[in-house]
Amino acid sequence: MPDEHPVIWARPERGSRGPKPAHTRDELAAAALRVADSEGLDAVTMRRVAAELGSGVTSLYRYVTDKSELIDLMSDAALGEVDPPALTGKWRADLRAAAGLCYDLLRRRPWLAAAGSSRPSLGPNGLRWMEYLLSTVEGATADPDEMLTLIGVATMFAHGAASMDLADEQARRRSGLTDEQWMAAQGSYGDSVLTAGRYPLLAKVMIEASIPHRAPGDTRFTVGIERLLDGIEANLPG
Amino acid sequence: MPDEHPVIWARPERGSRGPKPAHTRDELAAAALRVADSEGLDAVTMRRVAAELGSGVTSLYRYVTDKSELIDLMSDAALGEVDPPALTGKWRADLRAAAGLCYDLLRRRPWLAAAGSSRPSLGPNGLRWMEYLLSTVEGATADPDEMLTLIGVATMFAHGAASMDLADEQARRRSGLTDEQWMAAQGSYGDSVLTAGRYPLLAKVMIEASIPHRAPGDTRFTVGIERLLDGIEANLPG
DNA sequence: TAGCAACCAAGTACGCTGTTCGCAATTACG
DNA sequence: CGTAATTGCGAACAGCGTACTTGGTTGCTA
Repeated sequence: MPDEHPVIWARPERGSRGPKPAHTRDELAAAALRVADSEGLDAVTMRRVAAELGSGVTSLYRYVTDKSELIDLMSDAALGEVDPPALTGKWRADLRAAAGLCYDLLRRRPWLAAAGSSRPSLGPNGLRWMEYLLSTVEGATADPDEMLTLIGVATMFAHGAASMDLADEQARRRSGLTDEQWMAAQGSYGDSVLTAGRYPLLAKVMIEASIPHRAPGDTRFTVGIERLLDGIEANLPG
Repeated sequence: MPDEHPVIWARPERGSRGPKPAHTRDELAAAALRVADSEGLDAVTMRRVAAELGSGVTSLYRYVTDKSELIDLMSDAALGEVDPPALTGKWRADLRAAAGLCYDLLRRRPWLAAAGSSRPSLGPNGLRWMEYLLSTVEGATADPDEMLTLIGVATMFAHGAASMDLADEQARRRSGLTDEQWMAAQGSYGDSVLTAGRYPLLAKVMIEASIPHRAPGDTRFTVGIERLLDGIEANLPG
């Protein structure tokens, strides 16, 4: 074994000796993406992806050593579909736009959060994305550590907001209609929680809060990112 | 079928009619927690947990309708092990402490992020935690929407910071020693990335940044949370 | 006290998963 | 041309979650 490279991006897509492969890595990624988008991440099995490609199951292992590598391919391909806008030169607007792009991406493909949580995508599109992120904060600071912190804070905020919004959304979708009905469906438990007096604040907030009822989905992100940018700006040297 | 309740917390732990169960929900949770802590979340299988309890595999389904409910039990039990400190009355300090607790919890048990990502824990400990979170921001605002946003922003930040730190950590652990060696191990790929000139900022940052080399693990969180709190404070009405 | 409904533990089995192995076919280099 | 490398793929395997069934135990009720 001629010490293979550990990550897929370090391996050549195909050797120069054998017959030419029936598919490409991009086709694998596209097929897996199609399945994940339409049927969820759980439906992305080797057999399902192979069927989508019209190929044998174990043939996939000619392109990928592992299922996790297939997920890597998917993540990178998903990142490849977003094209960063031109920079305005004002770091605040650019960083906000980048965070918004990240947030939108995670809302559109909920499975991405679960998929990429294990390890970051270091494929070509991931690197391009990293470069773009760094370029947005280039005007804010020249210190590399500072730059990493800034883009780290922004992207982790986008991740958190997206996952929270998603959780809220499907919690509401889980049972059809209004929140009152949802609480009623919980029956004695929901009632006891809200009326037992053990959680007075929670009860008050659950009853009075309007966000889960009326506000558009991205309110939490839109409001929060502005505050975060305020905090960043206030702490910037110079 | 007398319309069973959908969530486990709404079901009584045991009926009053039959023989007394050999175990309790807490024992299930503790066993699963033990497995997850020592062998990772992937090792938490029904068979493994049953073996840990010294019980039959399918007996677990007397306590739990689903494996996901076992995960719910685990998440709630993990939350039960942290005890919130007494409030100081100053919301900024209290919210920072709460976020820190959340961050520490997720660092100590990395699997929690993956486990609880699907749906939030609404068990007794989860509710207690929610109540505590709300109490920290009670002094900052009285508007329920505002309160939810504040604790949401804080916890999502803790989640994001923990998962990013974890990713960094195990990326470094993946290959033994220094970052130079890691890059070298990537071989031609790492070199080409850094020297190709396609990603100049990324190359510069990778070479010059000191955070991944020397800084303690929680720097990103510690620095970031302060900025977030600044942003919150600056935007508070009154 | 007798009977019966409710409840528990456990074994068996099914369908699904990711993955290894072996084999035939195909291509490029010396 | 022959040899070595590479590809597609069917068969097979271990492990997973869990539905079903059987047999034993408990406690209310008549």
